[in-house]
Amino acid sequence: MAYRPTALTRKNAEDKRDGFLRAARALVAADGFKAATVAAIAARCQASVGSVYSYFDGRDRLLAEVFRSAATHEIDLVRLAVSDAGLRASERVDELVRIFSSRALHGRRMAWALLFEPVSPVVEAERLVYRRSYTDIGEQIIRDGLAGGEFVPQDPRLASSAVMGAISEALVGWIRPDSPEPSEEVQAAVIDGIRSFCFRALGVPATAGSAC
Amino acid sequence: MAYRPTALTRKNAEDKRDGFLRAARALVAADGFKAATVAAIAARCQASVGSVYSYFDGRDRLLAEVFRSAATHEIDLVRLAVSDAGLRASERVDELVRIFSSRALHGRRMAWALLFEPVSPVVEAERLVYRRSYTDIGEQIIRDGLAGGEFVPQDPRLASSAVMGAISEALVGWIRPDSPEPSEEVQAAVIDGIRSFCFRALGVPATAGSAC
DNA sequence: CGTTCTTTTGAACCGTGGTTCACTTCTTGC
DNA sequence: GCAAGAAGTGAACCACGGTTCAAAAGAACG
Repeated sequence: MAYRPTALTRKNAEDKRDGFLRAARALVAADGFKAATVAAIAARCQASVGSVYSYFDGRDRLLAEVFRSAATHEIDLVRLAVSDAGLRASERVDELVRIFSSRALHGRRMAWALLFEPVSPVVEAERLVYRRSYTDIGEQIIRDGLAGGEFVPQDPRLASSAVMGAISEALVGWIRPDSPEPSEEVQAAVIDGIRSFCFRALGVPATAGSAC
Repeated sequence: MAYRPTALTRKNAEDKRDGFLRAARALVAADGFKAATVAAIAARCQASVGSVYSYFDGRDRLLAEVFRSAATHEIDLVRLAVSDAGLRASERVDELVRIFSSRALHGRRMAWALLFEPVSPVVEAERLVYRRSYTDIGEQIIRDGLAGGEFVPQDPRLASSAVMGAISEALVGWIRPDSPEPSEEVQAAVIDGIRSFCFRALGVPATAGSAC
């Protein structure tokens, strides 16, 4: 008996693992998942390719973890903004649209990676739960709004999907990797347009009195 | 001088080229682009792998051509339905939603391939123009509807993107490769839900008198 | 220090599917 | 038939990045 893993050792291991995750995340944020090659991740940590494999089961798993942590962070922000009690359903939709859109427009590369970039099936599975989370959040808000008579009667699941699709598609032109960065004014206009679109779709009466 | 390409020869060559395209298209329709390997295409024509390369510059180009022809066909159907004079803008939106959705739901694999399946950048470029075509069609309808006072004032470009996004996202759950085929009733309900959603978003007054 | 176990290293390996090309097999016109 | 060139063949080739693993370096403890 001679060697024994110690507290420091374990701490170092955790730090190293975390370092790989951070490195991968940074690479994804800068140039998407395809830029996060095992070699690039290792290099960024001044480590060898092989060492990555003593902390992760493989590249896919590592990237799935990166995806999950980044996606969870985004979801949490939206959930927080949306769960504010004392907010009407339409205001919660407003929060959802605003937070989601402005974060996407400010972290364009990461947003594109999370929403659209083709990756391995393992990561794709994570994306499925990520998208579902948003749809679930939207669905709940719509149910609440329906119950409170704020929205026009409709299938909340379908409506939520459609809302998320509308948001994504309205944004995709602005966050596509080769597209130029939109100015703050344009961003504000886009977000406002999306919000109005969604409000109308859900049947929220126009703020300044409807054309009634 | 001895050999000379003749009319028959040229006809045969055209037929052969066409055969490769049809084979590839059938493979895509059955199992997506990833199933359309050069080997599979050649096999389906009882030809050799190499012969494919005497008719096409490479697999990407071949698939791009398949994409373009399939996509053009879809677009043409929509454009036809939508260009009917004497139709109100809202009716044209209705046609757009119906044709697009029902074709997607009936040719699910192909729809998924055209709309979502990750393929090479060359094909992705085709997809960009395909999506843009739909957005252009929608934008024109919305402009007309705006001019005729049928829709609530809004940015037609953004609205069209959002509409297409709403349709796609509402459908994607039903056309995903591993999802079960929805019954005709479900399909009808989905299409109807999408239509209502888009109508509300555009500001079309409800058919049976608004809540005014 | 020496022993023992852990961690790191990075060049070699591998799987996949598109692509090539020397060779064979037609096709045409004399 | 036969020469000349087109078309077809498919095994070998290649590119690419993830993955492995035997050897080297490092860490803990007596």
